[in-house]
Amino acid sequence: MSDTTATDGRVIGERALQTRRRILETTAALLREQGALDLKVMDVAREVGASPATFYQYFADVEDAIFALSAEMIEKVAPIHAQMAAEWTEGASGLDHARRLVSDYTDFWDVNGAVLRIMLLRADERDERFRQIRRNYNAPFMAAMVAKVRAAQDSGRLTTALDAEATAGAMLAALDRLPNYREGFEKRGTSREAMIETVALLLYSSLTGAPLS
Amino acid sequence: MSDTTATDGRVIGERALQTRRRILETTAALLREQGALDLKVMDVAREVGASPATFYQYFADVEDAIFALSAEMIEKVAPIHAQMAAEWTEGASGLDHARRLVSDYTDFWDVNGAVLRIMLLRADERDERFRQIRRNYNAPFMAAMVAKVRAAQDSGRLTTALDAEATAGAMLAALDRLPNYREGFEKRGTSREAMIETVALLLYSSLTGAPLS
DNA sequence: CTTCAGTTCTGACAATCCGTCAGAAAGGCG
DNA sequence: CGCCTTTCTGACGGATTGTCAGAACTGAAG
Repeated sequence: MSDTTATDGRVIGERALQTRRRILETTAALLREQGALDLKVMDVAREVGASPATFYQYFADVEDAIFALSAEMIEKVAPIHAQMAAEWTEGASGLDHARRLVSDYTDFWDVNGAVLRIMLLRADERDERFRQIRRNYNAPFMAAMVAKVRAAQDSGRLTTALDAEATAGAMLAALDRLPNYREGFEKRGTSREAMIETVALLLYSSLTGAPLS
Repeated sequence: MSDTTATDGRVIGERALQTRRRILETTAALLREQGALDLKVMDVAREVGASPATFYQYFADVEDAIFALSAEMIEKVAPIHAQMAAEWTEGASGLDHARRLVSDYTDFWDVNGAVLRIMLLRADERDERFRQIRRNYNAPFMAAMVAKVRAAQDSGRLTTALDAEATAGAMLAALDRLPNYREGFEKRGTSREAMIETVALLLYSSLTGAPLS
């Protein structure tokens, strides 16, 4: 069931798997270089050194290849989830854990941003396939943060005027968009470290009720 | 200088202006319906009821039309900027002002999201033209928020461990991404009002140092 | 080494889209 | 109505899309 298949449905062998992977890596590379809006099947095929027909053997179109890359993001981000889950269970030293999360996740965006942007775009554009991926991609982050908020609210440290899901979503939004602004920030004197420290503080404060003063 | 021109550079008259506008509106409508990735010049031309050649008289390609739509976002968002500038000068009743900003800006996203998403995408993908638009679009928000943060820091109500620009950016990120999650939130019981209240609280707290407990 | 069956890849094709002309249509003015 | 300017389009060469039938490759069996 988790076997990789061609567009005609047949399960593919070792050689085909390598071709499929070359196509995916090339798609990701071109996505980084030239963006998604005018990325053609022809571009990928030429770069791979294969016939366009080969591309269509594995993917319906470029978006379908980006979808496959998006699906892989779920596994790729798993270590960050795991780290977070491990650290956030104990109640202590939350700020350091927030710093690590923000730092690791910013690095993750620096590597995988080109794919993540299209995953979010297509999900925002209401494509159900991509929404499913986005949900699975976000769920562990959301669950961990929502739990933190609820715990802080239950113990009276954080106001119940905050909606737990919306609070988690707002922090995830910051994590997902700020890496895209880093270049502009650095041009105006805000270093990567300052950005990470700031987001970590905001995250920590929002999830625990710790004051920002 | 601010006259609208065709692709060959000539200044266009009344009839052509209307054609150009019909093309822009149609592009925006199709963008809402089917997203940006497979929006063809042909689709727009057919829907407008004109020859593709007419489209190319005004725009180099679909992305160029979206660029024009993005540029218009700057004027369209100006009332929100103005409202914010007017309210945020006085120091009082900040939370209500935050609520209004979040509510108005969420409405703005609901109407213009399809264009805003591509504007942000192309800027994130390092396209200088779109970056320029994004900068102008964001600048008033950023300026107002940065000023708030600095003022709160100067009066000792907000920790100087926060970078003012990064703080403003994080809040802007929440404003720009949360409308895209609203549908999912509502399915799980978080209403639009709860979302707005939450973001307003987070915004108010981050900009002023007001505690969340 | 040769044959053979299954797998993978590709050349070639019709259909569509791209982008550009020269010239047709529409509109205004004397 | 003629004339000029602006605007629009049919038609074209070129490129991309998506689909075949069959060619090339692979490994295993004889």
